[in-house]
Amino acid sequence: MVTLSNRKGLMTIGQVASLMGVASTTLRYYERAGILKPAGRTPAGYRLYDEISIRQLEFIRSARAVGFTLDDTRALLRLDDRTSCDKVQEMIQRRLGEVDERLLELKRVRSTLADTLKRCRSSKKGCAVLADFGAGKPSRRKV
Amino acid sequence: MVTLSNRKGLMTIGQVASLMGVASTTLRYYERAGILKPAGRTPAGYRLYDEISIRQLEFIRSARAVGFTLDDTRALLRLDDRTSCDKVQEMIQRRLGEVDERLLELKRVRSTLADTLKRCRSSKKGCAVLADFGAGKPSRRKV
DNA sequence: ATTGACCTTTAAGTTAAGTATAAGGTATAG
DNA sequence: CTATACCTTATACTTAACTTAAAGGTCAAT
Repeated sequence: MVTLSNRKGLMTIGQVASLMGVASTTLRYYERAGILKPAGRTPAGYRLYDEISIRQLEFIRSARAVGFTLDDTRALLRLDDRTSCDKVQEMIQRRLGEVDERLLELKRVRSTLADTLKRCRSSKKGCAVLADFGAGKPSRRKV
Repeated sequence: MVTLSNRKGLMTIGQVASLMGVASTTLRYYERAGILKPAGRTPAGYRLYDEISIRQLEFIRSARAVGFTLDDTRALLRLDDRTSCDKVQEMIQRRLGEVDERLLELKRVRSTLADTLKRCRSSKKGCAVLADFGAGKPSRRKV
């Protein structure tokens, strides 16, 4: 059974949706939001997606998962030919800065959790550990 | 001028707000949402926050910044004495898993960006680089 | 004792990011 | 040729996380 699209690696919205674990409606929403447009359409108007769409979708989902808004994500993606090379580099630099900041925050959260876990494990008398959960930088005096 | 609170390291909502760069209304909202309650109140009902509140607020903001919902964040914080030690450890483990996954996604986003930047820099003839933005794992065939 | 900056509560409004619903067209299997 | 599983659009609804607005109480200084 040869469906609409699977000649030439093109996929319908439903195929992309189930492959990538997002709702078809979300993909339509992404198109409306100007963030991911299909590679083309069938004569009947069915959306068709290709490999590039898939990679972009992966990027979008990752960016979303780590806390970027769709607006941010659009900006991350829309570094297109209209943008001058200098401008592009500048934008990417700025975004890299943001990402690195986010990495730091995430590591901070991680170490707080790991720390709590360690204290929890080492405490003999129950988990009296957690009253002051969030302590991770103990040398903090005089706000 | 000795304000309401700064005896004993307690701070009013506005002081916390300006110190931490969040709106006072957000702090009230956090209390309503059961995610951060003040250390106490003045006789007149003013909220008072202490060092622990501050550390928790830092944690909350970090968690939010990296994409955890307030619900997630509440769960991350509310590992309290009612929770058995085993249960606590299990929860933290699960959360650590989530955090690590998020770290991976973030690194993926980062490397896509860095990659794009590098290609952009090395391309002599303008930025023709970006048509297939999102390519970062070039050895991907046959979805 | 009044001013002005702060605090209180309750309730309503906003924005982002989807989800759902309705009414209908299309492709393929039997 | 019809069932059914998928697709289309347009519009409306939902949820999370704040934000704003309204009406009023409190505190330190003048």
